[in-house]
Amino acid sequence: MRHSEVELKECAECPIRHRAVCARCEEDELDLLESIKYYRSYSAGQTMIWAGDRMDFVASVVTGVATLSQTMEDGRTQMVGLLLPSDFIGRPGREIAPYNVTAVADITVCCFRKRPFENLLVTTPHIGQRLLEMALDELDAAREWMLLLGRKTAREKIASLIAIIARRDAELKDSLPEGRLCVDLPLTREAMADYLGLTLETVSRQISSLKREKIIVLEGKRRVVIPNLPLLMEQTGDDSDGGPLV
Amino acid sequence: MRHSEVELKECAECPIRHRAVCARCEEDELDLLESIKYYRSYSAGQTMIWAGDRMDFVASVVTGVATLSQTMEDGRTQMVGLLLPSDFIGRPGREIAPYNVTAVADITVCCFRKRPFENLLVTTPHIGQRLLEMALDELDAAREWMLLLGRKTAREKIASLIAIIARRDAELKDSLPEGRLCVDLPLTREAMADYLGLTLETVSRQISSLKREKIIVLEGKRRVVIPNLPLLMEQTGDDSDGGPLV
DNA sequence: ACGATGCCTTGATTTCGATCAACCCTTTGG
DNA sequence: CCAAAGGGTTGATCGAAATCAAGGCATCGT
Repeated sequence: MRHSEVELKECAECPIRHRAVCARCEEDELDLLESIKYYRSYSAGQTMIWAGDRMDFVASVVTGVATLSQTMEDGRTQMVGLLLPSDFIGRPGREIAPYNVTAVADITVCCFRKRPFENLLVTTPHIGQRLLEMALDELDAAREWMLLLGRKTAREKIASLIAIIARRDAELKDSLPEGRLCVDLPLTREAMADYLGLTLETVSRQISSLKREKIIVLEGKRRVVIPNLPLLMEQTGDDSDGGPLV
Repeated sequence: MRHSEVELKECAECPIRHRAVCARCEEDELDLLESIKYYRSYSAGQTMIWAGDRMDFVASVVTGVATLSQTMEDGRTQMVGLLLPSDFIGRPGREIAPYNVTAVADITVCCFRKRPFENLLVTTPHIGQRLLEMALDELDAAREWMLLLGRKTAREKIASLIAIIARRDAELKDSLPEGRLCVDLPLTREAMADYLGLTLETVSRQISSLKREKIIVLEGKRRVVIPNLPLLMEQTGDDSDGGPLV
């Protein structure tokens, strides 16, 4: 499991310093976190945590992508979250992991053992406050996803997924979504299907259909060019005016 | 809008004292909340808050039931939450309500104006801690629901809904689910459909089918008797062993 | 160099739940 | 007393997505 070990040491230079659970920390609070943190890396495809496992750490994604998923005993699976840089893994006060966490791209996470972290949570209000904010944002995202899963058509689901990744991509780069933009889908067709509550065949067909209608252009299998964002947005079924405020 | 105004005054006697956002508060913290709280009531069917409205208060459900829902412009709607006694409405740090909140039974809520509450959140860590806990629980519930919406069949959805209401009902009364138990569905067939991502006809058919197979017994339209809980659980598609740990 | 594997696409067919439609029962109100 | 409205059930038909099936195109390891 050798990796191109990126040398990460100083929180001050951390790429997620201002978005992760530590975002609101002052210098002295950050020192406390710095003293107990440690890094881990996983390669694409590896399962980081199995549902039912005992969890003795929590973590922030520093680089890479992971998914949160549930599986029924007959194999049906549903992704319930997409973890990107700055997202938080684990839950203070919970022993057992409720979901599988799988790296879909090589990933590096910044870990804290659970006990010390829980102690900090009590003594360092800025961490708890930020965690609350992040949990509420995730709750909003989960609820937006419930509408998608419960009521959208296959075509709307695909358009929504591309639009959401495009939007989130854009805000990571702090660039406003312009006329023409380009998105890397970090997921296989099967992973998309598991995220959208579809089969991989339906995902493939709908992507082909959007391509045929020139709403998206494929560069290879994973890269999507969106020549006309508003046109794509029309296919999502969402309110045209600004869309959901998440 | 006259109501059988239940006289609620003292937090100490409040039915949700130990489950709501105030659960962890000490006496002195409770006094602060008590001094700024006020009650509101709504009758069944009333919309309490419209998506897009400015929200200048947050609240806890004291008695009754409400739903959280999203609607697409063509009328498709998806419920994204069911609010029962002790559940929290609103989000500190958010101006605009993202969902409709509708009373499905007569409801009384304990309100706090947003600003004073946000101040307490900073000065009174026990409130923030409890709110974090509740947000994480809701996140778990939302994710369990995502699996249901994305991957379960109509029959499994209905069985899951009944099982979840039964379980939650039982834990409100602190009685372990025994052999034979009885559940009041607080929802119309249409509301169930909006919760489960189905049509009301499908809901009706699946309930009839479970009835025909003696897995449930109806007393009137809204009351369900479950003669054999494990048998019902088998129909939910969930892991038999204990089920989801929420 | 080659077969194996993983990922993707496309076609044919089936199926589950949506849709369209009729009707029942209860409550409500003039 | 009756009409209207709201909620529920059931039947017939339709259609979107699932399922079953075949094949394409890279990459990989030997």
